[in-house]
Amino acid sequence: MKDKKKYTYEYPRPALATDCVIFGFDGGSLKLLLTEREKEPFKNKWALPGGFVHMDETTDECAERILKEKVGVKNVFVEQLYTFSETDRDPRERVVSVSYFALVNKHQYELVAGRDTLKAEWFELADLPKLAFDHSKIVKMAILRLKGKVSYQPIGFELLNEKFTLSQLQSLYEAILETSIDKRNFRKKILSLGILKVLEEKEKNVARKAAWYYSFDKKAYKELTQKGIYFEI
Amino acid sequence: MKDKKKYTYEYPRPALATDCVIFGFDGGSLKLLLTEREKEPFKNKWALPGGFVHMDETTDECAERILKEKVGVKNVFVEQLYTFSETDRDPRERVVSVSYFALVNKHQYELVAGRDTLKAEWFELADLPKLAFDHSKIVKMAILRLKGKVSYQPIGFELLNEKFTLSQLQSLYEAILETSIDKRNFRKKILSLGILKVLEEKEKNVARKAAWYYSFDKKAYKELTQKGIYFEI
DNA sequence: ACCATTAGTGTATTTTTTACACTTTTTGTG
DNA sequence: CACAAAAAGTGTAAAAAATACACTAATGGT
Repeated sequence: MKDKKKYTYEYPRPALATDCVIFGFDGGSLKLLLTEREKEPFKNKWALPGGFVHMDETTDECAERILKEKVGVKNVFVEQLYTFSETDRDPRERVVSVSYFALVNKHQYELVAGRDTLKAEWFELADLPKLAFDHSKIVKMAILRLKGKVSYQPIGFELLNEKFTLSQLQSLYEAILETSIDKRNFRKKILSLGILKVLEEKEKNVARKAAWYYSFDKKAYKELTQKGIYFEI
Repeated sequence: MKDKKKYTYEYPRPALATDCVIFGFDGGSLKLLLTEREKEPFKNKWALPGGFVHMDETTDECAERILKEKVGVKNVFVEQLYTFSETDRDPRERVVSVSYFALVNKHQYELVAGRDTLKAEWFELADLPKLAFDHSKIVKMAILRLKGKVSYQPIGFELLNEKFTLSQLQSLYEAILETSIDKRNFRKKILSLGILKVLEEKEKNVARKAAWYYSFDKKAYKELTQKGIYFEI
């Protein structure tokens, strides 16, 4: 035991970790991806996927690594959320957590996940279990951030497939903002931004009028924001 | 030297520090409070006031301590900005910095500062010296945050005296947003929010029509936001 | 054939934002 | 003491944006 401890410093240091709040959308409601803890403390409790920051990686890189290694997702939208530093947030010793929030397309995720990842499960945002550590607090902040951000940055698209219908997009906004939006006004607004392109493809095998698919036009969005024009829904 | 190093861990840990971006306003333009470094690295260069996080304090508390000890300001608006974790951001060893931004009433500050604080100076935002470490990057982000935040949260008031005229408030907004605002429209808008109260006091000894003093009505603001109504300028 | 279901569309009203100019008050100066 | 200088304070009309609202079109299932 003593032998293991080999990194020595002049002053005490907190451990530094990263925790990830991972949002997904299944067409109806927002979900959160949680992992079951394998060890004490909080063994068998649900928690945000997280881990300690390595000496050769930034916290951003650490978050990406956790997303990939622990839950099998990569190339997704990740953004730093907040740093939590309450001295007693981990019962073992002091751990400061730089938290991140990620937006994942649930369908893509289901293809990648599985292998040597942790036991992970999607939970309804409205029906979360009690979480380990201060993770409920972190989730709360992430939800606020997502709500705030979604109306002035096109991050919502990260939660959908590359092609999507306007109704799907509207459902997503309604789920995030917890409100209902008038269909005509929504379409008017979102199309007027000029950041969507209609594809030459409709839904198939639906027992109703098929909807056109759209995709997010990243180039148009970049031009828009570079000109200093704010996106707002 | 060896004797000094007495804190030992199983895995290596970055040092954890806090840096503060402190904004002030003098009626005309926005300023930033910088301290001169007393030691290497970057000895005698200008830098953000900062320091290492103690084991018994949160990063918030650390930021407050730095504001108080190093530059002599207290009871000011402080908010976490972002955590910077590039592995090479400090040439000595790995230091992760949780940065904060603070808004200070320059007049109040001038009363408190001085004693056993560091050499500190206000700099024009438009005319900053080259800064130590990655502090320029931190400042850039703080400016963006301030600009973004000022139009939907009444943080601007923190930079003014408790009583202020509408013209002073407008100048502040113009300085932060780097734009000019129509006087009548500004007054209409800001008064319609119902978060200002007119005092029964005017300016004195000014060679023009004296302006009424106003103060920020925290109670009204709280009620407003608790009802879920967004403040926006 | 028809039923159920959701896609897709336009207009009128209200609210918000913008643009714009003159009078009032006070001090300092000649 | 008249007048100049300086910024305070004030209203309205026009334009733009947000909102409220209801029917027809297309498709697969029964």
